[in-house]
Amino acid sequence: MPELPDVEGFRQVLMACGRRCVTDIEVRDAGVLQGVTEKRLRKEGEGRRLGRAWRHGKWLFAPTDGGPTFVFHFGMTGSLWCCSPDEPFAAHDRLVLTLDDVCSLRFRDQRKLQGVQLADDAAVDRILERLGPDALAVDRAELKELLSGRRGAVKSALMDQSVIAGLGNLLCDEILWRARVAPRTPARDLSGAAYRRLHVAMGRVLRTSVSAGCVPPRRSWLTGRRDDSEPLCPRCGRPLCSGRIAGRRTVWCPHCQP
DNA sequence: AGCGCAACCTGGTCGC
DNA sequence: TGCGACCAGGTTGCGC
Repeated sequence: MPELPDVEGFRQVLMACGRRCVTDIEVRDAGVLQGVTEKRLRKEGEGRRLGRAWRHGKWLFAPTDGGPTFVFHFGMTGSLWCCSPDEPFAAHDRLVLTLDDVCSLRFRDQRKLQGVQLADDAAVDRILERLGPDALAVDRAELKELLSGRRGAVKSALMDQSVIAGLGNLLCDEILWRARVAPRTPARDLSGAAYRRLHVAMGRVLRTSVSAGCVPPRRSWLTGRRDDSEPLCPRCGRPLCSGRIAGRRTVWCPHCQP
């Protein structure tokens, strides 16, 4: 589920907590800890004051003053919540940071496909060096530069976090549909006009989705139709196609995306 | 270089 | 009601 817009929403959750101190860490399921034990997480994390949270692609970083950074990745089912410490736990609340004894920051995740790390600066750098530029920061020339050397399907390239960070399956389908680009087109075969449309679509889809906190399932968007039993294109009304590209379910309109 | 696939996990749905 | 098969918006690592 969580793509760039969702993770940006989780960053806002963190920002709303402010620069509070981590007074307690409760590991309710150690299965979400990555590369850190509960013992070390508590030893190095408790007592730290949170700094300004930042995001790159689908990764969320919560640095602490003079200490390590809490690093969150939400996989397909993760989310971040802030509530009163009195609030009953949800079934999949895996990690709880209590902030100044007044906020309860909860990492919730059904499937535990990714999780939480505690990283020093070098470890943060190692994460970043595997990632391409954040999708929100890519301009038109850079988009073309990143993709145009690729022989593979444009959707595969857009999905590849080491090329551009932040786009997931829904966003890619939505952007390609808006730009009228067929998902299997080899990236290097795209025209300059197609790259222009792709960049415009990426910007618009991202900005709207960030405002909504997710890729909105509007009926006027592809995303709002893809789970229909017999989905129709919101633009031309013809049936949508569904198939597998890069191992992921892909929905497109064969008429609008020739 | 880039694709397909399995693996990591859990839970919902569908057909029998 | 139960059970297996299959599916789901993510990432990694492997083989080809």
